[in-house]
Amino acid sequence: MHNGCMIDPRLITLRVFARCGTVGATAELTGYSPSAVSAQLRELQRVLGMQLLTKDGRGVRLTATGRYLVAGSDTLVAEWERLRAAAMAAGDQVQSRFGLGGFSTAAAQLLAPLAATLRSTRPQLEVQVLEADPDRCFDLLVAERIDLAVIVAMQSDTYLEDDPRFEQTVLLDDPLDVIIPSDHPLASRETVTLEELASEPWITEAAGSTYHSLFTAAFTAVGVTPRIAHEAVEWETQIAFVGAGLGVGLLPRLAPLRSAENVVRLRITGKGKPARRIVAAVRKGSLASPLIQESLGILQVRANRILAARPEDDL
Amino acid sequence: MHNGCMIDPRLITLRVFARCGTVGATAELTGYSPSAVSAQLRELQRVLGMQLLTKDGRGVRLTATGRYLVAGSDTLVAEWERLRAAAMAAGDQVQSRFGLGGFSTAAAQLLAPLAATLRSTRPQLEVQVLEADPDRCFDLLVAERIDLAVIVAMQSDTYLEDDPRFEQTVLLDDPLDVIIPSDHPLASRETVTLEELASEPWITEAAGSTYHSLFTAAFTAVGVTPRIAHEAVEWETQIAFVGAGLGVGLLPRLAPLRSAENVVRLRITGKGKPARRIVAAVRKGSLASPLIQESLGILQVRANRILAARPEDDL
DNA sequence: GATAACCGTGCACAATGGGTGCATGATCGA
DNA sequence: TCGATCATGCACCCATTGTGCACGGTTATC
Repeated sequence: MHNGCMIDPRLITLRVFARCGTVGATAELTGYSPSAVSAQLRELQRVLGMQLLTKDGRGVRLTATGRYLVAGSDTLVAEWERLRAAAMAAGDQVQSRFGLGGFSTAAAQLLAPLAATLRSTRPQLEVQVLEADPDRCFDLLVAERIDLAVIVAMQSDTYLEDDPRFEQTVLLDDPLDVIIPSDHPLASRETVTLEELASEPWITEAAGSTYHSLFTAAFTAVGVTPRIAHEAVEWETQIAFVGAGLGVGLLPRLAPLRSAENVVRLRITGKGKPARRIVAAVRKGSLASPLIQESLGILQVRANRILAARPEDDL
Repeated sequence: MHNGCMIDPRLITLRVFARCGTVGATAELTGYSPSAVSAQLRELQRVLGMQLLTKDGRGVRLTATGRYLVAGSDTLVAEWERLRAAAMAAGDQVQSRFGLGGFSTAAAQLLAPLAATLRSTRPQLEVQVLEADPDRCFDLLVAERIDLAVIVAMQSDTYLEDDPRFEQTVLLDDPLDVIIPSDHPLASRETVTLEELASEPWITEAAGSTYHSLFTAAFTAVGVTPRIAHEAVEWETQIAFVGAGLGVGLLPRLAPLRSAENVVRLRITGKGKPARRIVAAVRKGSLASPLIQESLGILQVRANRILAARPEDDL
């Protein structure tokens, strides 16, 4: 959250703009109104004596100077985060506000317990959780709306291993299970291999999504080409499709099956064991912050507990 | 001048406080009122969630966390200066305000011409010159009141070769001349050695000052111990003392003799050729700024011209 | 080629933040 | 003990800054 950042908020706004490209989106992300963002950027140019923006069609675009400034500000922001974190650690203190972000499954399984734990151990800490897709999580990190995000690695196209703005920590590899109708011949099995399901009609996400890539990667690993019958966006939809007998699908271990009576979940064995990697992302430099460290520890414990709850599937 | 700095002004205030130690002095340096400084520091602690200050007698003192934060902020400020300078250079632009500081002789001989040149070449640039002793110049640099200072090296006790806050450039070595009464036996000479004046009554600054150190250093170089008859602070006073026949003294080449009729200035030859080193100091990171570069160039030209105007004394 | 949707910006107005000046309390030196 | 010095709290005030709405310009759609 925009909590004690010593960098001029207008520069932060510029950084957000550099990410999303439009004033309107910047306003939505930062919580300002569009006119405020416009005024801020204008004021920033005035006070810096630089031309940072140019009109471009019906929008505005960063100039070369603007891009240079934004790129260079990465180290500045990281340096401040590092300093704050170190000072916090040195003074044995934590900030008063803490913003968390993550996609739905992570929010439910990881962020909610984390928030609850922090709430009890640090009663005077304001914890806010924002559900958002990974891409938006990075936006929110840049906008200083959140301080820690739980995302699926490589889900975001803007995600880079060595992005100068972020640092990541692997929390766990969440294996994908198979969900099949309960009246399916294999429904009574404990585990199944992808080869056994090669001829089934598959339900997956649209091509281009992260899970679709995981999907194809898993099947190419075992050398078969699945037939994609249907597409769904939400897990719930996909589960409903499977329940309706439209086909079979993949469901992350962390995603709950809930009350889907006519759907069973099977572990995958064999070569192709698809999994999604769940990582925690923070602004670069903030990794040393006591609160971040504590949160990562809690998340790690939680992740390990999740993994340990199903020890049999790793064999 | 506090001109488009992207670092929170409250942190700058804290940095100034770290230098001078009292709220009142911080207020004077930053241009705020004491209550404003007090409120800023309190607000800073609140928003950062750190205790930075402790009561200490009738004043306040930095805590360990505070000192840590201030020390770490050096790189942050330097990083911003570097970024601004680079962006300015990349965009071929300069800031709109420019603050200069220096001690009296430098202000007259170097800063005034620099300000005049900048005023003509960049009409829309606000140039402000502040006369201040070197120590205060560093304060003003930290407080972002000025951007460039011309000082005598090692005059300030806070001056460090590798201070993480400043960068320096040698402008010139200003030789010290001898001033003697015009009715002195040596008054008709062009040059003189210190040995020849060893037995004269000397007029100098009080022990502990920079010029006093230069004074003693010069005489220890030639192996004689001068007799200090009188002490003066201002050059004008010292000249008046010499004119009154009270003794002889040292006067920097840059300091004008003006209308002192009964005083003559002689160059010093031989081993002990005392000189004061005049350097330009800027905030670390700002050296790449176009305006700083241009200013340093102008100062260097001016310094070379001063040296060239008296070419005979270097032999 | 007209119309609609979208994007950014300017303007009037309001509210919050932040600074000043003065008074007060506390501590140290004479 | 008295005065000087320092920081701080408080009332007031001003300036910055954000909002809401309207407008102009540009692109897409039919």
